[in-house]
Amino acid sequence: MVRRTGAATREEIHSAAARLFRERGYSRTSVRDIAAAAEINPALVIRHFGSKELLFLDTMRLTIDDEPLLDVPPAEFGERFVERLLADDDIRGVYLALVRGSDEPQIKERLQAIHERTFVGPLRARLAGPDADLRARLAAAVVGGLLYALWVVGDDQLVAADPAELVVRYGAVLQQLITPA
Amino acid sequence: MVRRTGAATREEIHSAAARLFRERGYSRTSVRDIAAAAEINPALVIRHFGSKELLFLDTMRLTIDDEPLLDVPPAEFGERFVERLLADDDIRGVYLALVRGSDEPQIKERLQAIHERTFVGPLRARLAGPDADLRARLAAAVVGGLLYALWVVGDDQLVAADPAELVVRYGAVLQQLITPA
DNA sequence: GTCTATAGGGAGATAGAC
DNA sequence: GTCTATCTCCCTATAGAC
Repeated sequence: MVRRTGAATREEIHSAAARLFRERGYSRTSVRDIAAAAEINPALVIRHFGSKELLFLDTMRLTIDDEPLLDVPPAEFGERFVERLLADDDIRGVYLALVRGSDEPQIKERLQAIHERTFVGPLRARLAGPDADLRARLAAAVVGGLLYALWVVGDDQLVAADPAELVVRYGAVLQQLITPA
Repeated sequence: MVRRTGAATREEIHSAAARLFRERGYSRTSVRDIAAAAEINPALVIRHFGSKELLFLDTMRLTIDDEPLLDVPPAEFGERFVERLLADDDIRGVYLALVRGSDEPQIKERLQAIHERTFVGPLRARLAGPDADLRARLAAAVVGGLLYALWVVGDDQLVAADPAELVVRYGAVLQQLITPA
């Protein structure tokens, strides 16, 4: 194998860690596991990222592409939002890992930040009125509930259901919340 | 102090463990912590319950009182269900601990069982039609979303909101899902 | 930049005296 | 039934050679 540069090693560690944290969660993934998957030495993991927790937080980022949602007609927003959530593989892994690791204060903070930016923010941008903030937060709770049921609980019937049907039904629930009463 | 009998010691261990697991979660609560809180020896924890995981599962039970929901008029069911969830302190602690511990397979199984019995079951009992099961599962996801936003994420604005308003607004969302379209 | 070797701590669980 | 003492394992993180 070609000798790796420091940057390449760092990238391999990051990539292996991102995968393992998503699959097994924070507490069940050890620094040794990451090193083995990246085929490097455990000491390098710490040298490059400082600590296991810093590495974890570094892998738990979501870059949501908001563009497709900007042009959606207001009446279709609920469905399109649910559709996007189910289509994005990264959301599943990141949310699962953050939720399960959230008894660590720093991880809970990150979960709050991502919940706010990824769910509450886009929903509130679609709302008006004096109680827009509260309604956006309730809608974000509904959104989180779908991810919770599918990926945290792992409701087999929902996982096996036709995604298109979930989009239609669950999108309608969301739509009710963002449509002015 | 009066010398405790075996049964009393077992009860003290169980009580201390139930409290600590609800407050700190599974992975951040050690057998030694439980023993210290119960003012007994760490060896007794294992002797009485076999292992930390078995003790955890023994403390993670929910005894939901279904009675008050049986007589609720169908049109009010959504609100009354949400009201009951928010009023029950035990639900918060049990769900938080189970969700956060759910990367352990046995804990995830318990979460599935409680989700099924506590949320899906009562909701499905209120539904009819060919797709009653799917609609009940979507409604259960919505229910779980409220707990998720309040207790897992800890959305400060929702936690600080007037519970009565949450009952009205979120209950309406739930009601839409259990009312035949 | 990468490695070997190990420090240093904490965990769950057990053996056996009383 | 309860205790003291300890075993064994695995963890994160570090020191220092190359």
